[in-house]
Amino acid sequence: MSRQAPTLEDVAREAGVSRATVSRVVNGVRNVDPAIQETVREAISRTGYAPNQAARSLVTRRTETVALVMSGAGDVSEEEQNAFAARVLGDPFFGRVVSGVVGQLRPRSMHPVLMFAETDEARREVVTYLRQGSADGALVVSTHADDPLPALLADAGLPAVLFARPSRPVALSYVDLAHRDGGRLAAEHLLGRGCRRIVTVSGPLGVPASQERLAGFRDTMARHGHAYVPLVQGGFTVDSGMAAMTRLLAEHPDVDGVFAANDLMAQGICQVLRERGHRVPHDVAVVGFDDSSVAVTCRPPLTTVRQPVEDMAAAMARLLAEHIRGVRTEPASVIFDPELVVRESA
Amino acid sequence: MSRQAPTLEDVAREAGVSRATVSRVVNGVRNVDPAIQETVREAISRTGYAPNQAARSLVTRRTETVALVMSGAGDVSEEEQNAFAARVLGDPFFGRVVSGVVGQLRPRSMHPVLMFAETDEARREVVTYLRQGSADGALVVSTHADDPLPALLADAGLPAVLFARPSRPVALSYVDLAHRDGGRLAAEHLLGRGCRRIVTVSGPLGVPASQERLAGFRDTMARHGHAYVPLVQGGFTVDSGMAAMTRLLAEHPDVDGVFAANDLMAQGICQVLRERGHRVPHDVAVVGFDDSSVAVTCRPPLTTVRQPVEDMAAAMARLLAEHIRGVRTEPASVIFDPELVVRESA
DNA sequence: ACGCCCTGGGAGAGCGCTCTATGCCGTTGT
DNA sequence: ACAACGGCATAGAGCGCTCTCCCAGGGCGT
Repeated sequence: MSRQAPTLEDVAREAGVSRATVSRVVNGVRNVDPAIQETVREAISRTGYAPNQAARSLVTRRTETVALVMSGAGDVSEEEQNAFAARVLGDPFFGRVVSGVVGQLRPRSMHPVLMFAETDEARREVVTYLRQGSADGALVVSTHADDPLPALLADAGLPAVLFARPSRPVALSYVDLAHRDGGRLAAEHLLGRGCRRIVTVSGPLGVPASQERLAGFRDTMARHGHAYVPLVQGGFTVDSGMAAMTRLLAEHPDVDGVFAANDLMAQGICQVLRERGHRVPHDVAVVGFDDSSVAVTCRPPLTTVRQPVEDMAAAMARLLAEHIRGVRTEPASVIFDPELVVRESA
Repeated sequence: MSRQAPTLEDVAREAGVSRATVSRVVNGVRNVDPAIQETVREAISRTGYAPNQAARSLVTRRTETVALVMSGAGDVSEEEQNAFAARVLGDPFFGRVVSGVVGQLRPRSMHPVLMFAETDEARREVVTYLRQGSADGALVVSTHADDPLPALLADAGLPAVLFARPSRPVALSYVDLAHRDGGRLAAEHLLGRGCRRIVTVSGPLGVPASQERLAGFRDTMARHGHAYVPLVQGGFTVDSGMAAMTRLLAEHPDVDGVFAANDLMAQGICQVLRERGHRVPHDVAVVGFDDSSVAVTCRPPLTTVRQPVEDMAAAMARLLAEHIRGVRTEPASVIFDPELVVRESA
């Protein structure tokens, strides 16, 4: 640590002007004589001045920081806390969110601080963190439908934007996908390929997104005469996909099409199918959901319903920035359209 | 937004004591009468007081925040900036680092702010961020050997801890793995299994870790009479592993053992081998490196050299906390030992 | 009984910045 | 020529907190 860092005062003395003038130059406020501006700039680089963020925040009441919260539901046992972070981080979904958020925050000189809120305790900490003014607002990605965090945030009157519509209405902005349309796209593609013995592996049915994907899928199937589609509920993981497919195969060995509610499960499904001697897509066509990185890595590469996560995350950051600046006061929602990406699995 | 947030002053008035006393209670400083402590606590919860972090930081010169920087080398074109973040986030390695860091930071009530520094511009911003006092120190994970960020940080006298020893010496603490031993473990295992026509796919040879893994591997092979081991350089990605294996197979169709410098490449290698009709591990044994999540997901599950990334990241956070607190002033290094994890691929 | 120490609490001086109110000029209108 | 005006810079009042004195009072030793 070098000795005392230079302050505005030091720069002002060096440049022979007042603190206020230096402040104006630093913040790019008009009404400063160009000649003086130059003098000040020189003094700044000569002293190596860097404005103290704490002092600035104290008066502006802004930190240019937002909390990026991955929130789970209910209480989790002590030991599982780290597991939660690990699980979330392991999902390619997370990286896409961060990537989209960072892309928007950066040009605004804002920074994301990462938080995991899988217990009530942790959720209280998030609220406190914001109430302390450590961050200007929160971007919340919930892994469970009945996450209590959004309500806590709304009650505290803190700026926040959610990924996905909350199951209980909350006065916060959110960004979401037209999941129902996604389910429809999957069904249409499978039917269009000529599949007739179609089954599906849904996500956890407590999650609204899972319900919607399934509903859109079923409605479309029904409209084409398939009143009943065998279903097994999965958990959005590779393992759960494998387990689900194993069960479905036992009851419906002649299956020729599968709709998986996400790519991770689709991957597990492909693996099980291959091990059981079914060729994908020749014998069984598989459609995933998300178009995450595994869709490309998977053998065969997955035909999947694209969810533009990066764009959605970017929209979240944009909305939050507007709320923070006070440009937007009422909650808003932005719904994105899914898109079918055809690769080899179907 | 609720109206004006309560301040220390408000709580003091409510409790009928001075600001200083409330501050003492909030910060858990000794020498406060239990009865008064109780009164103050009540006043705090009645007013819903939350200390203002900016004001606190202004005087303590601490933010309880650290920058978690993923840094690349040299300059990257504008368009590639987002790609950099996406690439880093896509690697399972990243999640493990975050998970380990968060695990240590949390009990200390510290928070990580995520930064990507793939251009000189971005690196300057990181330094400025720290000089402004927005964060107390930095945890740096470089993706390239000649990353200039560590030197910038050291020159500015900012607390920082690196993942992996920098290629040019820098006066900063770092955490690393005994990569050489890892290479040795892989060689011994392959030889112990009876493999005799062994090849290897290294990481980028500009990276010290790649060199070391390779050196340890080669030395051990040499010591057992294998003076020459065919080598192709990879790029730590699945694709590069596939490409490398394709080339090796062309020149050495009778290969019976492969050492890959990381799991991602090992996965690509297994894929190519399978597609070419070689059974793993029956015909060809494959050993990876890292023991990342793909080691388990891969078919077959990978025998690999475990790098305890979470523990290493935790050690980084611990070292940084010590530097920040001033408990530790001299740079230190912590070297972890690799461990062979035997699964099915070898 | 007196002085001393030790504990618990208060007063007040900043920390470094922003921003409003104010003042100084040179210029313009009449 | 004088008032009015507008551009530029300064003075100074906080923002909310911590922390160093300092002081009051009670217990104890001699």
